[in-house]
Parts: sequence; C-alpha cells; structure tokens
Amino acid sequence: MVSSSGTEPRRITIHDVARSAGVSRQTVSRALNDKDEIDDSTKQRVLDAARALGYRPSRFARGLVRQDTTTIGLVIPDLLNPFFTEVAAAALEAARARGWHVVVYDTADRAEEELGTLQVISSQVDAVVGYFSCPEDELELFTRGMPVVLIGREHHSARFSSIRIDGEEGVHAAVAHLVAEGHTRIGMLDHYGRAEPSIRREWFTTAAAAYGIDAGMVVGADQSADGGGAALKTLLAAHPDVTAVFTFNDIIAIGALREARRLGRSVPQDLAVIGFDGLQLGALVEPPLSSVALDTRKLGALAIDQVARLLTGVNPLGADDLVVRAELRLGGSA
Amino acid sequence: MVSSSGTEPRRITIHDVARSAGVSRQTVSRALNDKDEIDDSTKQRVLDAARALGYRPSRFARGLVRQDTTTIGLVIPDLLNPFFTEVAAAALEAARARGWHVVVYDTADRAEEELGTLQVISSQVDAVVGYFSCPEDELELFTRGMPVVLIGREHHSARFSSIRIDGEEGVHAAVAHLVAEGHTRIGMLDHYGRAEPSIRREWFTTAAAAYGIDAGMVVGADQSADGGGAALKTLLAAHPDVTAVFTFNDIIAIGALREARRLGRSVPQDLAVIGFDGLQLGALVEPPLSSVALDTRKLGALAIDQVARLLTGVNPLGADDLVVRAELRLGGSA
DNA sequence: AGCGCTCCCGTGAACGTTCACGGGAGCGCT
DNA sequence: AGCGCTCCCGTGAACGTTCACGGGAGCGCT
Repeated sequence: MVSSSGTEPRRITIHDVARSAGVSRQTVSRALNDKDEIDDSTKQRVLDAARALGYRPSRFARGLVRQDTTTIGLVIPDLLNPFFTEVAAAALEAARARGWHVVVYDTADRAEEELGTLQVISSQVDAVVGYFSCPEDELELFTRGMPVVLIGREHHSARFSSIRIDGEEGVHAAVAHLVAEGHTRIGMLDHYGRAEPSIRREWFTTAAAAYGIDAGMVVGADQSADGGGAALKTLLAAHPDVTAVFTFNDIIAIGALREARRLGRSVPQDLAVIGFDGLQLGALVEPPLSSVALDTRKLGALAIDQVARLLTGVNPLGADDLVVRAELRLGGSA
Repeated sequence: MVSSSGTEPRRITIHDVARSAGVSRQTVSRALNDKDEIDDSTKQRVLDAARALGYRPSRFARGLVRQDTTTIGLVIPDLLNPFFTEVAAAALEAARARGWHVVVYDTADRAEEELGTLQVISSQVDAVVGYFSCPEDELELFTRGMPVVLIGREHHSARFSSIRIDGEEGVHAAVAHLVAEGHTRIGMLDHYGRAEPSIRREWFTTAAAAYGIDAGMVVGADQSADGGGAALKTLLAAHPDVTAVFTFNDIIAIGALREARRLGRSVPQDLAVIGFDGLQLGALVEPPLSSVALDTRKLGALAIDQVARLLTGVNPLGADDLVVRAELRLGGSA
C-alpha cells in the first residue's frame, strides 16, 4: 500500500513480474500466453506474481511484434437512428467474420465532431468506414494513407471508395404498385433542410412521370417520426385529395402512419404509405410498413469486403460493383 | 508495378519513406505529425514520398512510445435489440467525453461467441463493459488483470463490478397506477425460457400483493414483438377478464399492443399495457407506450465512470452506488 | 562412459515509432 | 572576427513485448 511518492506511477511491465517471480521475461511471456516449455509450478508462480502486481500486458508492444490484428473505424452520425443501427450491426457482423475489431464512433450528427473523430481515429485504426458530411479535402487530409469507404455518398476524389445506394428501380416499382392500386394523387415527404432536392425525390419524379402522375406535391420533413407526422399534416392540408405518399425514409413514414391514424385516415384504405430503407422497425408498427427496402447486411458486408481489398491492395472493386439496390417490399401500409 | 517475387510483402516503414525522401526518420516523423522544425519544401517532399509509397504509420509503434490512449471493449448480445442499442449509444457518448475509444463486439446472443470475443478482446482493450452470460470463472480466466463492469447481472466474485437495475419502486408505481385506474385483473407477460422467474416478475408479485391483486396470471413470452403478441393471445384466452398487463420489457409490450389491436381490444380503454425499459421506440407506436423507464444514458455513464475509477485505481464505487433506478413513465397505453 | 533426447529456462535482437539531445549552416550585430 | 541566435536536421535510446536460438540438467539406453 505504499505509493511512490510524488512521481507518476511507473507502468508495471513484464520485467517487474519477472523479477518478482524470479524468472526471465520470456518465462513470464510463456506463462501468460499459455505456451509450452514451462513447468507447471513455475507458471503458477508467475501468474500469482502477475496478479499480485496488477500486471496488464501492453497491447501496443504485443501488437508491434506480432502484427496480426486489423482494426477498422466505423463512423456513424447517430447510433440511435435505426437505419444506422442496422448498418452498424451489419458491419460488425462482417468484420467479426474476418476476425477484425471495430471501433465505433458516433459523431452525434455534428460536423465538428467529425474532424475531431477523424484526427483521433487516424492513429488508431487501419481503415475507416462510414458516413461523413465534411468536405472531401478535409476528409483526405485526416485520413492520409488509410483506406476509406464511404456509404451512400457521392465522391469525386479517386482517393475514396463509396457504396452507392440505387433505389431507382425500387422507387419505380413502388409508384407502379400505387398506380396499379388505383392511386392517381401521390405525394412525397422528402428530407427537409437540404439545399437541393434529394436523389430519392428525383427517382420519385422520374417514376411518376412514367405514369403521367403529378410529382409536384412534395413537403419537406424533419428526419424523425414527429417530422414525418407534421409533414403529412401539411401535405394533406394543401392537397386533401392525396391518397398515397412515398417518403424519404422509414422513420418519416412511421411518423406519417401515426399522424394518419390521428387524422382518422385508415391505412391503407384512406391513405397508402410507402417508405424507404426497409427497417426491421417497420414490422413493429401497425399496419406493417411497405418500403423500398435496402439489404443493410449486404451493405455492411460490401463495405467491409472493399476495405479488405484496399488493405491488401488486391483487386479493389470499382464503382460499378459498389452498389446496393433497393427493392420494393410490401407490408400492409400500401 | 513490380511486386517482390514470392516473399511476403514487407511492411513499408518510416525508414523507407526517409530513404525515399533523402532525410532521416525524425524528419519524416516531423512532417507527418505537423511539427515545427522542418522546412516547408522538405515537408512536402516527405509527404509526397509517403503517399507514393503508400506509407501508413504503425499505431502499435506509435502507441508504445506515447502511451496516451485508452480503449475499452463493449460487449453486447445483439445490437439490433433497441435496448442494447440505447445502452451502447450511452456508453459511446460517455466514453467519447473522456476521449476513449470503444471497440464494440456483438456476440449475436450466442454463449460460445462470448468466449471467443473475450479471448480476442483481452489483448486489445484496457477494460471491458457489457453483458455476459458465461460463468464467472470463465469470465475471470479470460479477463485476467482487466477491469470488468457488468450490466444488469448479479456477480459473486469481488473481481467484478456490476451495475444493478432496480425496478422495484417503479414496478410498484406501475401497479399502483393500474389499481388507481380501476384495474383488478392484471396479468404479466414475463421473459420466456429462463428456468427461474425473472426478478421483474418478483417485483410485480410483491407489488400486486401489496394491493391484494392476484399475481398468478403470467405467461412467458419470447423476447420479441411477435413473442409478446403470442403471449398476450395466450393470456387473454386463459383469462378473458384481464384488463391490464405488465410486461418484462418494451419489445414484448409493443407486440402486445399490436396484438391487442388485432383482437379488437382498444388500448388503453379495453386493455392497459405497461412495459419495462422506457425505450425511445415506445414513443413511435400508437398509443405511446407507458413503461417503467430506465435512464439508459445514466446507465452508460455510470458504467464508464466505474471503468475510469478501476483503471486509475482510485475510489471505485461500491455496489450501493452502482444502481440505476427505473421509474414509471406514462405514455398513453395505460 | 558416452550419446541422444526431453524438459525447462534465459539472452540478444527485433518490431516501428517518438523523445531527448546535439550540432551545423547561415545571418545579423558589435 | 567573434558571438549569439534561429532554423533545420540527424543519431542514439527508449517504449514493452515476442521470436529465434542457445544451452544446461537430468534421464535412459547401449
């Protein structure tokens, strides 16, 4: 119980254990790593000494000599957003299959956290996967020399890979389905706050045009259930004859479902709703959500696969192969 | 484009960059870490050489010399289970505030994955937080020398800390509320598959007894929404006069809500439902779920706080301080 | 007695980086 | 001319572990 007076407590190393047990470094190493070539009583003595001293091996020293661990950094804006939860779970699963470690960073949807995270990450992981909203040049600056795989984001620099989400056919199928069900007045709840309209809206517009449907009834929604509810209210107030809505994502759609019930519109009879993402959460609401569904497991697996190729330098996939297609999956809401 | 024939491609080190740029190691280090004492043109030359060679610094070598990073391992059974998502998010937030890194391991609810995870983890992190179902002696064996904080699990060895979840008062308040609303026939959907009844059921039984309520109407439920729905069906078939249910957790409660709607029982008029956990998800369903709510952020913060104390060895909290109390939070389902 | 084998154990070197320190070149000033 | 200062840059040592190798003790066999 005597602490070294004043000075910073020196780290306990394998030498300390060796001295305490009266053996050499190598013998301590043998005991700790369950190797052969050590007497049982010696091993026990070493283990006791290690425990008594509170010895913890340095993962850095160990990692330096046997270079066999890869760690990747997974950066997501908000783990509590179910979409990112699914992506994270998928990435974890794919990484685990390779025996990789995954350090998860939640940037809390704040751009300034991104840079801090990147700075901190760059000296701790072998590669980075995730969502970033910061400019490419900053991203490049902080990830110098590391493989980077972006998800659902366009990139211009050849420095990065990115997984593209292709929902064009899926959205087309969604509109086709609504039309087949007799809907002619179809609105959209888009993602609010972006300067330009979303790509998902473009897909919607294109598909609507193919069926001669007016694609002008669009309201921006905050990316939350409450936001979806509010947006639906606004949309229906402006266009009471709307009988179907397509939404930017499932969270917004779920908010719309809830709001429809409050407005006394039953789903899908009075109002059909189709979301985007295909969250597992969509199965929990009533009626189960119809959605242009993404295979998040494939998304995660693809991202990790590309990281593996970039790390080894063999056959990295090109943009054409880094695509996950979304497909219409009917629940009961449309 | 010439690859070294046959042999394993040697790692590119700071020496290679130094030689290529015609400078010393130290100068390369200065360029890479944005230090002073280097000429701008030299720095650029080094950076170019590093990029051309595809140089990536070794985090192990760097970590070995400047020992300033702590990494903790977070082990959870299933990230897609919303409860664990919230706990994970809370732990990430608390760790981020300290500048720590968090490696997340999803054991996919399989005990055999736990041991593999532990083995792999032990050489990669400074401490472990999470859920484990394996026996304590195995846990001890694989975490030798590392601080371990368990969540929501009893432990007997002084080797571990654990965060206890205390829902006794909260469940009592839930039953009191139901009684005050005029309910006399209250059932419970417990967690299915455990040998012994859950602690949450004990709390329910105790509280019911205090109000002279029969606590015998209990059905086991699989820990999923579907499981909750099926269990409610079974319960109501056996006891049609039940007007209120308390559930093991919110996921089961949400399944019960859905099933109630299918059975034509409106909530809360015909059937009151109170869950446990207080998930954010509960606000997305209709009506919003009443629940004996846990402060998951506090849970995560407390776990990380204890890890910090254990790592430094100063004032680790005792069992009495490692408690998170659950409180009744009314939505609209009861 | 000598040989070979097994069982243990220890010593130097290496992993790849940063720290501490030393020192040369060049310039301005007295 | 000499001094001091700034600007750059390089060399040895250290971080804490594992690998490769050497070697002694003890035993059984011929």
